[in-house]
Amino acid sequence: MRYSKLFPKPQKLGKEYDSANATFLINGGFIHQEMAGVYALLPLGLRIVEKIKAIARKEMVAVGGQELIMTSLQRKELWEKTDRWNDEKVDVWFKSHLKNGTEIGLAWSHEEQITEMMKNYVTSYRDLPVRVFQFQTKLRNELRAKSGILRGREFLMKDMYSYSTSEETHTKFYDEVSQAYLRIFENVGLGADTYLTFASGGAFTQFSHEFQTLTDIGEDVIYLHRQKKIAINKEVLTQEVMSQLGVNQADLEEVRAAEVGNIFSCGSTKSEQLGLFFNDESGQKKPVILGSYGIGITRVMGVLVEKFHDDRGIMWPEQVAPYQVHLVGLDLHDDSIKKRAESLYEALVKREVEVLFDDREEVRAGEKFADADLIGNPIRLVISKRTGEQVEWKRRNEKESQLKMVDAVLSDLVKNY
RNA sequence: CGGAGUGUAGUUCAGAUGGUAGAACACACGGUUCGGGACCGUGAGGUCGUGGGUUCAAGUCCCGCCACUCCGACCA
Repeated sequence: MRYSKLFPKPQKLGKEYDSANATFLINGGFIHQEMAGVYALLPLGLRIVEKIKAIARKEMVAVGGQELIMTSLQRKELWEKTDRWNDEKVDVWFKSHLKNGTEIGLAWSHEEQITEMMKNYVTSYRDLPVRVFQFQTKLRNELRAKSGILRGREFLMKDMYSYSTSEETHTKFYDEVSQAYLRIFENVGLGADTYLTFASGGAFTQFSHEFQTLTDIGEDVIYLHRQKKIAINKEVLTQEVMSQLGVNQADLEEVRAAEVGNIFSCGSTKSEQLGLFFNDESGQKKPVILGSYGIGITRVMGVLVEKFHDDRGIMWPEQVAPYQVHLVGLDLHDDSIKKRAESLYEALVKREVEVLFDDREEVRAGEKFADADLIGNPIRLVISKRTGEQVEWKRRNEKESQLKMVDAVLSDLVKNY
């Protein structure tokens, strides 16, 4: 991608918002605020979201998930069956109505909808298990949006639902997803600070499990056991729970964290409410066992910025960075330097290295470096009159740069990715 | 949902007591610069959130509405 064509260009780091993620993502041109708590994904932001999605998708497919997309318009009757149409029970509803007056809801979750749909396709134990997932926009009428894209009214979520014939197959799958989730957070770069956290489980199981990433901007307070690599949400912390999990209060550390994912077992309650049953081998009618698994994709992007930035901008982990390489061409009014920069750019493109090439002739070095730091691609290459036949190589998270030959740059980049 | 605040140029903001609409940054053009967001000159850019009211006269005063920001509560 040529910087001269990039839409939109980052802005000079000016306005500060209520959080680092909002400040850098908005000034950097990754997202655009449409209204309070509602953000459009601009080209740079979309690239990151797509990378996070790809990482999540790979793991979901690996555990047997099949991708689909449900709708945002939902029937009222669906939610009345589980008593969640009521604004007293669910306070985040956006509701509207059709021309003929029929009331509809805008999807804040898809659990009811997918489960209801399953009635059309699941009648026998032979049809199970089924695991489906989607990346879908959730619409939630939050009383107050805050913390940039960490708590919005419209956001992208990866949600998966599992339908099993027995508690055993469900539990086995649940554990597989739990492991898959840890890999996902590892692979997006949050592994070191993301903890499997015991949280309230609702009616069916004692616990649900959250994936909490340590950050001061997080809304949750959790108690961390670093050695065991687990945590307990404050909402369920009791003496009984601690002894059950084999931990002492003395080993727990109180920290703030942001919930990036959660998984929970719903048992058969919802299936019974909605009427999702199957016939087992003996012809006996049984309710399907349901599990629900979510990851806040756009929230993950926000948490990444919270974790990985300095005062100049973002420092994306390689796996999710918009481009692997930020190539800065200086002194481009000199034809021979311009030729070298162009040929390196073409060589990188040819080798399918993701590269953003700052090809602007009229912009000075300082501004180009500032833009590179704000956007936060992991490797910065510079070609200028100072670099001679070589190329300056610097990582975003390091101070020192080094000069390398073009061939070495190319082979290092192709090797890495 | 309680409390507080703010809406004026693309952006951030200034415009006491009513009297012809301002700056900085950004932008366009010309010039000097050229490795960490340079500088000089010129220029373009506005239904002052919106509807009503008071007044000879409203960005400014009064009332309604809308939006945004922050604090709190909420976040199964």
